[in-house]
Amino acid sequence: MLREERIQQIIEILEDKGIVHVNELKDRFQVSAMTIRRDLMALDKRGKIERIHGGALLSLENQNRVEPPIVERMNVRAEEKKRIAVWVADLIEEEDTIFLGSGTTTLYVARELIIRDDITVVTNSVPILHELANNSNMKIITSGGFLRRSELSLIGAHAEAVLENIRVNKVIMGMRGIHPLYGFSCEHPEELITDRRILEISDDVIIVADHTKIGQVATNKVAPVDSASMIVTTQKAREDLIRSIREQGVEVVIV
Amino acid sequence: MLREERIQQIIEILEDKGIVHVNELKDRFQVSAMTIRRDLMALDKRGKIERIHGGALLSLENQNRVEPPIVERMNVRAEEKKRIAVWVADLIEEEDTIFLGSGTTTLYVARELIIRDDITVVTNSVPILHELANNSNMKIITSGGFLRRSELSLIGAHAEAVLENIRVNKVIMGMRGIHPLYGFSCEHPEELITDRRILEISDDVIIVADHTKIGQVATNKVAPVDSASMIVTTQKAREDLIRSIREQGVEVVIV
DNA sequence: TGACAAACGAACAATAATGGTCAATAATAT
DNA sequence: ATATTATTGACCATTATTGTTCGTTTGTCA
Repeated sequence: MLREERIQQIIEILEDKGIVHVNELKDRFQVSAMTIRRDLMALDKRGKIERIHGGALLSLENQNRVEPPIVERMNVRAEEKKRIAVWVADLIEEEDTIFLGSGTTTLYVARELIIRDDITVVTNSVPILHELANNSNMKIITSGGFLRRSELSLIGAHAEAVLENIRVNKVIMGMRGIHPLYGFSCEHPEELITDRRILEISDDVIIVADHTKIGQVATNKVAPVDSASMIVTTQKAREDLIRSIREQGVEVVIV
Repeated sequence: MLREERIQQIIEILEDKGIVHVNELKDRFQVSAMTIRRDLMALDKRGKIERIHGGALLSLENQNRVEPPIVERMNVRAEEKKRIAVWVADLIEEEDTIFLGSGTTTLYVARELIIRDDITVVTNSVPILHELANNSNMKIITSGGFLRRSELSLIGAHAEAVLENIRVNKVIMGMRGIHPLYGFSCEHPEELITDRRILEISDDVIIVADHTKIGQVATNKVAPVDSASMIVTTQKAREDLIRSIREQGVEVVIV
């Protein structure tokens, strides 16, 4: 039996029983207690379990198994996204109510806002909801809706119905494609209506997007660029495009 | 038996009975009185109990606080909850659309359903949403709404608006109090309307609740017991109450 | 109130569990 | 084939848990 195999089985036993004893596992796997302890140390380090004298408990934040695409994107251009997030977080004023859209950059923004307990966040992103629910004290409102797995976002008629009755000081969202001529665009037609609705719930729309999104055109046009009031992006964005967007009255910030 | 295991069980006994005696615990766990005293000291230090001469009471905080935050309830009576969950999961048919309410028992139900990709789940529970979003492939719809932190549930006008346009084959939810005379009850008035709305979205309402909930009456009456079609609970539930509930035409299953 | 039994907790000792280190072995890379 | 790395068991000083003893405190009842 491989170590990792044994470790997986320990988790399964834990999920079944909630608690395990070192001695019980030692007998079950026919290895020394030291080996079991090392397995438990490893699981503890991964945050899967809580160690106790003589065994271990299932950790409450036990999120294992497959993670969808969005998680894989978290580490892509993380530096840039974080820089954008820090800058945008600074725009949020006291008592603001803001909307945070789905996507990785907005998740970074959410993390910058965790310490703020005077604001209200509206979101249709499951990771943002989860993160803020567990780690912050601000007021949180979620648009309901169908779960879109690749983005872990909530979209569709139910989401739109909720957004119809919500108005916020600022909208902060990402966009798949940003182009001076073809406007904002997204990949999936299902997101179209929801994204358009989101653009309508505030007069102050801030689009966050690293430089690779500038000049991109995705399949579905959401709205012209001047439906945003500000675009926050990073260096290396094509200057002619930036200039052209600015000419349409949209403030473009490069961080 | 490990120390931590014993300590957890002491809490469960306390939640059942409200008071424990050192001597009773000493006999039950077959350890010295000193050991029990040390356990009680530890629980006191954690703020879970009030020590009294000869035993301990549930801490005032724990008594008044209707229910501890959902994260702390996860491992309490896990065995019972899992048994309920397995039984209820078996009721779900192919292509069913079901609603899963907030609470720990329903979270266990969700976990039993992870392998099912032919069903649709509607939920107002953030942990269920997060868990199913990351680990399953079924269709998922979320009621939006305000985040209620102690339950990590979504409630309020926005949630109700979404639920107004949803109908499901089965509703599976927990209840804080279940009493033949006083019906179903919950602790927070904010949950009242949302809970009532949930009861209306299906003709088949299954209430899941471990035995400690049977006979409990919380502050806010949600509905009479016959608004459910089935209650799934565990042994040790008071038999006279069960009989009385059955007489009102509600199927009561004891697993 | 005062006497008394029960409960308490500090201190000590015995036992069990822990985790750092080292050496042996197995798996993997060069 | 050899070097390198990962895994494992053994040893052992350290720490956690438990039971015992004993002087002190608490609650009860006459």
